[in-house]
Formats: sequence, structure tokens, C-alpha cells
Amino acid sequence: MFKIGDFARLSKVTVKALRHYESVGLLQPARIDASTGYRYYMASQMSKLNRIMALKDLGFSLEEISILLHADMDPEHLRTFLEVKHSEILSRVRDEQARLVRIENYMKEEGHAMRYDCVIKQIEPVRVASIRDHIPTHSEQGHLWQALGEHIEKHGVKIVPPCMVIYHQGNSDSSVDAEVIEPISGDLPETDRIKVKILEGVTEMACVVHKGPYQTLHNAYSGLLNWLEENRYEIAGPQRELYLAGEWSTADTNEYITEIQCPVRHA
Amino acid sequence: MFKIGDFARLSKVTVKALRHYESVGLLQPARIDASTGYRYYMASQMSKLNRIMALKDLGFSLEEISILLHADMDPEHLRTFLEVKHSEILSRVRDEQARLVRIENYMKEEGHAMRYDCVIKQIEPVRVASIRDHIPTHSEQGHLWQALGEHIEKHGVKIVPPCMVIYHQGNSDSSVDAEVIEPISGDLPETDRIKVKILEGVTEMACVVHKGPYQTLHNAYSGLLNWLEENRYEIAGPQRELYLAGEWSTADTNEYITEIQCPVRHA
DNA sequence: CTTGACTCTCCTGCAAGGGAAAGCTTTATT
DNA sequence: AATAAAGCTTTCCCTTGCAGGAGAGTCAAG
Repeated sequence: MFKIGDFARLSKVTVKALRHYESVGLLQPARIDASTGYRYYMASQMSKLNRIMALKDLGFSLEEISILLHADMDPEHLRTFLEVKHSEILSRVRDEQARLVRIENYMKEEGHAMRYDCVIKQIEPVRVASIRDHIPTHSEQGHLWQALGEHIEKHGVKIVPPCMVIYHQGNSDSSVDAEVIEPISGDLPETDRIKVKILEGVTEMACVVHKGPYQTLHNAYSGLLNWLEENRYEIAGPQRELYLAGEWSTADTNEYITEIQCPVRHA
Repeated sequence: MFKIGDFARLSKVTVKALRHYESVGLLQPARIDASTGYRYYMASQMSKLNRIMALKDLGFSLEEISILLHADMDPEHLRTFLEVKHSEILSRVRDEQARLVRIENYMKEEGHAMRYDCVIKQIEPVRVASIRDHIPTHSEQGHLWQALGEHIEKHGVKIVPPCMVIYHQGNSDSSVDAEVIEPISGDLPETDRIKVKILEGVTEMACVVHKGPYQTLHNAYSGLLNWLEENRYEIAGPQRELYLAGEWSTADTNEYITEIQCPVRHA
């Protein structure tokens, strides 16, 4: 019978760990002195502890090890566990490798005055009202917003910010195929121009936030495209612009906040 | 000014996370209503939050991000941080890849009746007394133990279990070059046969625990060697046998516990 | 005024222990 | 033999980055 410190020294496991293993029901001491609470272990428990360490080395959590030991190692069961753990680790490795690439690219970008931080997010579906039309240039959207806003207000439906624009792939000419969009909370009748629909969710959306006037928005776009290329993503749909702060909320164009979102797919 | 729920929806961050970021001083709300405690955020805080998400994506902890943001991104400092994080992740990736190999090998071994769980540990140096001699067979160690034990007892020095044997590479013949060892806690004079020294530590020691009589110890050896081969380790020194439970502690040879330790190096 | 949708603070939990303060044993000294 | 000092052990709270939930207060609409 060894006291916990001796057993820890023999097994090269810390005393803390041994106590922890007891508390989660993984390895009970052979005896616990009723009056002092001192834990006593037997040499024969070394094999079990050794197996625990081996399974821990394989990446199992204490809880999983507990299951494996209690289930008495049914070979079928064990194999399944191993396979699951293997694929789990494999995907972790891939994630971390992608992270390494991102860090490397982040270091390259270092010198740039304005850094654009790109993030992948998941976007949920939203109910929206929209008008889609071809307009000559990006800046001539005013009339679309006005028509959309009036229609919504007329029916007393609430707008759920932010408003946004989706730029569809204009199939050739210099005009812009834009869809101006207001997320809404209630029901709204459609017209021939105004459509009501569910804007579908996107599982992988690359996002950057731009602060400042719209004239400098192209910097954010180039930052985003750069990031996509370096991290080997490819564009998987039309991009969106979300207007988080604009002329309705501030007078200073330097305070405008716009988010660019682009659906992507890992190449 | 957005309430926390709206800001969370816009930024695709959970409300819980926003509150957490405030509590660790990472992102203060633009305003907190003094009477209700409600948090209000401004659109312009989206950029900062976006940067936080980007840094989190790179693998930084919230505390590290906090430092990076407060230090105002001194480029020199930033680069150091990135490099440190990069090498940190790189070593994690290597670890996980080695783990994948171990799992694959573990699956191969599945059928074996008695599985030996091999673990790599670090072994600290210990002060020991020892006798080294050539003996005809492994089992004829009795007289060495006796001589060693008597000498130690005569000087009233305490033995710190476990006792062990190191098997040196006998340079050819059939005799065994064995060193029987007792770790001791005090000072002890040497004799011509008995040496006192520091048994050096080993940073990578492959260990298996064997339960049962010494006659079946070879199974543990073959399990260990197998494991070494499959996980591409090579032997880097003479192996040790640690006697954790033996005839002095139990009458049943099936209860003997022996640990085999072998210094290794990753090939 | 009520209802429902928010929000607040505070608590617990997760993995695998680390650290601190207090109690138990054993040894060393007087 | 008594006591003091050293070393061991115990329990309880802390760590990351939030998630989940309880219970209470707040806000906007009908």
C-alpha cells in the first residue's frame, strides 16, 4: 500500500491527477483511511493507471476512458471509438493547418495601412422585401430605396435592420444588377416590382467590415478578395453589402459602417 | 445605438459572448444605462468586434487579443505574437499527427489477447546504490540483491522504492550484464563492488507495466518492441526493469507488478 | 393593464488539473 | 519523553470561453 505521493512518484503521474481521477470515478484508491481521509494505492493498480495514460495519449477524454474501461473493452465498441476519435483528430489537424496558413498570410499583409479583418460566419435565413433592377451605376440606388420604403411603411410593417444590397452577376454590360433589400418582421403583399421572400442562409460567408465613406469601399473589396485567394476560398454566390451605419444615423461619412459579405466555398 | 440583442444579431456573435467580452475588458458597450443596466452598442464598434473575431480565428485567446488591441498593434510586437502563435500551433499539429499514427497502430493490435499499453514518460534523475556484474542467467540475481541490501542496511540508509535492474548490452557472450539498483535517500560509502551515483534522467522513456510472474515478462517486451517499431521510435539506451510488487509484498506470483522502461528517441 | 419579448445579474458546468490554506505524520532536537 | 520542524495530505476555489438556466426587472404593443 502506497500513500498517494509515493504512488504518484512511481507512476509519474501528479498527485493532483490521481485525486482528479478518483473524483471522476476513473481510479478508486484501494483504501481510504476513514479518520484522516488519506488515500492508499496498491501496486496492482499500476496496470490500470498505465492503460489510462495510454488512452489519454491517444486523445481520449477522461469521460471516454471511463466508458471504455467500464464497458470492459468490447472489441467492437472499442474499434468504433477509435475510428470516431481518429476522424475527430483528423479534422482538428486540418483546421489547425488552415489556421497556420491564415497566420502566415496575416504576417504578409503586415505593412498595409488599413488592414481588413476577414472572418467566416454562418448566416441564417431572413424574411425580406426587395426590389431587383438594373441601374447604371452603384450610386444611383435612391429611387429603389424610396419605392421599397414607401411600400413597407404603407402597410405598417416593421423593418429589421440592417438593410442591404445584393449585387448579382450582371451578365455582361456595364449596368449593375442590384437587389435592394429590407428585412421585415410581418406579412406584406407583393407588387410587380416588390417581392417578399426568404433570403436563404449561407453556411460559409466571408465577411469584412468597412468604416468610412462609400468611395473607399473598394479597399475592403480588394482586401477581401486577397484574403480569399490566399486562404484558397472561392466565391460561391453574389455578394451582399450590409449598411450598418449611414446617412440616416450619422452626418459624418467617416463614421459610415458597411459590411461586405461574400458566400464562399473552400477550394 | 443598438441593444445587445440587435448588435448580436448584426454581428452574428451571441449575447452571452458580448457580455463576456465586456467582463474581460475586451469590448465595452458604447453606453450603459445607469438605471436599468442595459448595454447599448454603436455600429462603429463592429470593426473592433470584427477584428476580435479575426484574431480569435487565428487562434489567439481573449487575453492575448486584449493585449494586442490595447498595445495598439505595434507592428513589431504583433509580428512576434504571430510567430509565437504560429510555432505553438505547428507543434500542436505535429503532436496530433503523431497521435493519429498511434491510433492507427492501436487498431491493428486489436486482436491480441493481452494488450500492453505503452506510454512515453519523462524520468527524473535519482540517487542510487548499485552493483553491476555479469551473471549467467536473468534469474540468478539473488546474491547481488543480498549484498546490496546488507550494505545499505548496515549504514542505516533508507531505500526509496522501487528497486530496479538495468540490463546493459552484454558485448557478446551468453552471460548477462546486469546492474541491480536501490534508490536511496541518504549518503552511503562506496565499496569496490557497490557504487553510489546519480542515475541520470531520461526525457523520453517508453514504459509498459506487466502484471504476473516473471516467466511471462517476455510478452511485455515483445509488446513494447512492437509499439516502438510501429510508432517509429528507436532504442536510445539500456532498458530498466522496475519491481513494483514482488515476493516481498505478495505470495501470489500472478500479482507481481513489473514495469519495463526503455529510453527511446524519435526516429 | 397585460402580454410577450427583451434584458439584467448570479450560478453552475465543461477538462484537467494548479495554487493556497489548513490538518496529519514522521523525524529531529532538546 | 516532549516538542518543534519538515514534509505530507486534505479540501476548496481558480483557470478558458463561453453555454444554459433561474429569478427578477424593463420595454413596446395591443
